[in-house]
Amino acid sequence: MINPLRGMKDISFDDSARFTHIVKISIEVAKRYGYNYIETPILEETTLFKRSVGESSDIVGKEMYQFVDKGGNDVCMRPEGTAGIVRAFVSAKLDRQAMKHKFYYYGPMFRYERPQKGRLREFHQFGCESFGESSVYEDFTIIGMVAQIFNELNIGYDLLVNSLGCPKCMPVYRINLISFLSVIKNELCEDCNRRIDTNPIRVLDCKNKKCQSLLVDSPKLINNLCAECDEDFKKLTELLGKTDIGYKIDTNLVRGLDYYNKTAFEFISNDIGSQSAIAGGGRYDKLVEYLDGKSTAGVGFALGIERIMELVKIPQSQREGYYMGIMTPDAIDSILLLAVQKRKSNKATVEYKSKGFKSHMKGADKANARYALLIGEDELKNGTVWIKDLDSGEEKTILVDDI
RNA sequence: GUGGAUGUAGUUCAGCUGGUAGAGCACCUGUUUGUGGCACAGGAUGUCGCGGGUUCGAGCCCCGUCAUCCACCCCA
Repeated sequence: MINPLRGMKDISFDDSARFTHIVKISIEVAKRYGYNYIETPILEETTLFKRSVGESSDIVGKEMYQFVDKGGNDVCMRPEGTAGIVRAFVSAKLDRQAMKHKFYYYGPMFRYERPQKGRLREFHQFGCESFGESSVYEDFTIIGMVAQIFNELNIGYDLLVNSLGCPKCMPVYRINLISFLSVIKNELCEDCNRRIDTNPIRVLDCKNKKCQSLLVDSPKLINNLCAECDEDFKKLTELLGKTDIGYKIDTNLVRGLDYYNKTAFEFISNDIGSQSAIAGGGRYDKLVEYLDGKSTAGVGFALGIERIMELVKIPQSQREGYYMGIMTPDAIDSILLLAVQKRKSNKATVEYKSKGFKSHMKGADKANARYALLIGEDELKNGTVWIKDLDSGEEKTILVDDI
C-alpha cells in the first residue's frame, strides 16, 4: 500500500466540506474589498524565495523543498504565497502603472518541517495582497477583512499587532539592541546566542525564564520608531480601538519572513495546540524593489486553512436531490433517462441494480437524498413513477411526463 | 534538527506473569419483492507497522527500522 508522504494529507468527506467552506467565505469577503483572483505557479526559481523571504529565515534556511530540475534549474516548491504574487506583479510590469492592484489567492504551500498538530509539510493558505497603497488605512482595512472572515466563519481569535519600523528606524534600533545583548551575552541561553547573529529581535521572545529576566530593560522597538512609523502605528491602534476588533500590542511579534516592515499582525487561537497562528501578515514596502520592480508599497496576509479547519463547525448537511432506483431490471433505461433530465437542474443518485423496495429506501436514506424516486413493475407498465419526500413522508405516484 | 509517547479489523480501542485474535461503532444481508432513520437476528473483515532475535511457543520480551502523534524550534 502506498501512503501519502510524511506531513501530507488527503482531504475528503467532512474535511473537504470544511475546506471548501473556508475558501468560499474567504473569497466572498475578499471580493467585497475589491480583490481579484490570481493563480501563480507552485514551482519557482529558488532565488525568488532567497531574495524575498530572506536567507536568514528558517523557511529559506532549512525548510525548502528545493531541487535541481531536468533542465538544470535550481527550483523550489513555494513555501508561502506572497513572493510568487509579487514576482507575478513585477513580471506583468504592473509596477510601472500608477494603478492600485489587489489580488487574492489560495493553494498549497510546502515546508520541509517535522510535522505535528497544525503543522504539515503540505498545507493550504488563503491570502490577499494589496499593491500601491502606502496608507496605514489599508493596513487597518486588511486587518478588518481578516477579522470579518473569521467572524463569518464563526470562530474566535486573538489579534496581536506590532510595528517593525522602516529602513530609517529599524537598522538603528537593531544596532542598539545588539550592543545591549552583547553585554549580557554570556548569561543568555545557547539559542539566544545564536539568534544574536541571525535574528536578534527573536531574542526578545525567548521562553527561557533567565533570559526574560535579563531582557526586562532591553530597548523596545516600539519606543524607538521614527516619527512616521510611530504616527502610523498610533493611527492603526486608534482605528482598531474604534471597532469591535479586540487587539493586543505584542512588541515581541516578529514575523519569520524578512520582507515585512511597519505593521505586522497575527491572529491566534488557543484551541488548536501549540501551533496557534491562524493568520498572519503585514506591510512589505520594499519587497517589490527586492524583486527588481519599481518601488511599490504592499500589504497583505495569509491564513492557514488546515488550522482553521480545526475550528469551524459546518451545519449538518440537508437532504438534497433525488435517489433513483428500480425494482424490475426492465426499468433501467427509463430511470437512466429520467436522471439525465433531472440532472439538468438537480442532484440525482442512481442505483443501477434492481433491488427490493426496502433496500432502496435504505439506499435513499444513506445517499442523504430528499426524494426517493422508484420504478417497479406496476409503474413501468403504467408509465408512472413513485416518489416520496423523505423529510415530510409525503408520497405519490405520478406520470413520468409530469415530473 | 532535538526530546517523549504510540503502532492490533474500515474506525475507536481491549488483549493478564509469553500458550490458537476480541469488543463497541461503522459496513453487508435478512426480519412477507412495496415504506428509510429505530429495533431484532445473522454475516464479512486482520501479514497484530515492517525486519531480525530470544523461546517448544511472541500481539506481549530484546534489537533495529519505518510511520503517526505531542512538545521544542519555527510558523499559517
